[in-house]
Amino acid sequence: MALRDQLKLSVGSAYRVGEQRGKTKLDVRFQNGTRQLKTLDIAWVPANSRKIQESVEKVAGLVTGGRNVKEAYEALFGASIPVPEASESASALLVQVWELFGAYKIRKNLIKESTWSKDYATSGKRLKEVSDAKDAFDLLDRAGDKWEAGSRQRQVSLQHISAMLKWGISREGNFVLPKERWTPPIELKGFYGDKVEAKQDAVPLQDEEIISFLESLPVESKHPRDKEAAKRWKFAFQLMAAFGLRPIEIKHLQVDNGELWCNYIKRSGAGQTKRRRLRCLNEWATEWDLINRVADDEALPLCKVGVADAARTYLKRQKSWESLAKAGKTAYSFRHGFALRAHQQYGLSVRIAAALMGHSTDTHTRSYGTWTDEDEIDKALENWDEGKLNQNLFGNAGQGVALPADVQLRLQNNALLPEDEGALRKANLTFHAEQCAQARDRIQSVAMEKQARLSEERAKAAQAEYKAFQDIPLGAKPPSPEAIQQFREQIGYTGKPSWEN
DNA sequence: AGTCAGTGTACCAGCTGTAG
DNA sequence: CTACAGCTGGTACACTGACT
Repeated sequence: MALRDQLKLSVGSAYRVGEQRGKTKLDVRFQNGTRQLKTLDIAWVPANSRKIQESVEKVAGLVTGGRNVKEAYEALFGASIPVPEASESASALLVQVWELFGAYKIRKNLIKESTWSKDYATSGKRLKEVSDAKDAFDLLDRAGDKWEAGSRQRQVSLQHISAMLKWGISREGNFVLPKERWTPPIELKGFYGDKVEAKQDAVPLQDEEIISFLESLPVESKHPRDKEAAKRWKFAFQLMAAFGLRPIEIKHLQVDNGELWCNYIKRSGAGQTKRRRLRCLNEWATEWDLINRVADDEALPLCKVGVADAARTYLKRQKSWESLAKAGKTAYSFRHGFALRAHQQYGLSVRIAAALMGHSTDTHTRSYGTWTDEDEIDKALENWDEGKLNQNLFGNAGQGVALPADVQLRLQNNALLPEDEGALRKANLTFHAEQCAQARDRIQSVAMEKQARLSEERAKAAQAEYKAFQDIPLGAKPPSPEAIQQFREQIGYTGKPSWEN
């Protein structure tokens, strides 16, 4: 049953569901061998599978947070615990505490006032709508309903509200909230839900697209106003494309002894980025004379709000941008194009590319991982398809112990998993078992190969990183294959770029 | 003189990406 | 996990040169 598979993924195999007198029974197995069961007030029918899944996930969140199964269920769905009669309306109290909480955070310099009035406002608004909740779990449960499961906003708002509750029951908050009723769960995971669809990948601009777009800008317009705007924006986009800048960064450039530096510091919750030296990988910096133009303070767009904001408006109004916009490109795509160039044309390691772009390797892999790992994925898929192909050719007749239903289903759908090997052997389906074993070995070896490569890369890149920064060739022409090879040896990069595979 | 289209600017609300 | 900047999609208004 798809529901069970789903639950296995989201909460683990310790949580099992089944039927009990027409209702859903939840059976939780703990590490010490004990079990706890609870019959949920949900009919055991396929139509309820979503509801069952959500309920189990929420219960699991609370159990992880230290409650037993029964308590967790009742806290969430309020069977036997009577709703406490608040002496003063919870609604007014929570809203008051929310304001106090905000004032405290601002006073203690924990957040900027702008963050309170912008980001927290969304959460505060939602809090007011559901502030008649009977306790912390109910409050968070209902507050989250407004947004899609797994969405970023749902996470953020629940975090805000939970933080407010935590503050309210603490000394800092003068214990304004009664602990028994308003203690938030230790883990919010169960309230977030699972994301339905993955986010879109970053869409890079190809080199040719950048060049033809820049050429299309009306720098010779008859209208002096349009001409001036086009000249300024062209310069801005050239900078973003050549050096992989964030739009906002064009406002923080400085030339030091002929080197271009970006002084922009991106602040965030737990840290900030560093000032970095900018490098152009291809001939654009010299062809467009960018460093001298920055040194001469050539005019950039004014952008009184944000550069990306202004750029978006400008781009939207360019005819030649239309088709690019349709392909999902944004002002950031100039920067993404830089990343693409670094990997596909120059075969730079993730570490070096990330350093050039001024973010962590983690962030880099998250945004651009699909371009760097494509070859591994392809390899794995190829092997897997080969296994399925054999099954198609040889059918699935066999005798022996009956197959578990799920394995049988997968066999019929030609979607066997490596772990089905044992069951298939018992059923005398040796051919298919063999296929599973082979597929597993291949997947493992691909993974091991990748692991080994990554750690080797990391060690070498760490040693070479400093040197690499000094030595990146800034030739006026695209580098020859020999030059690329030489450069890669120089920085100790041994991995093959994806196009050579 | 009046109208139109293109541009810059500002603002809003809600959502998303990124840092470590 | 949390703070902050950016993105999306929208509205509004002033200004300017071109056109009628």
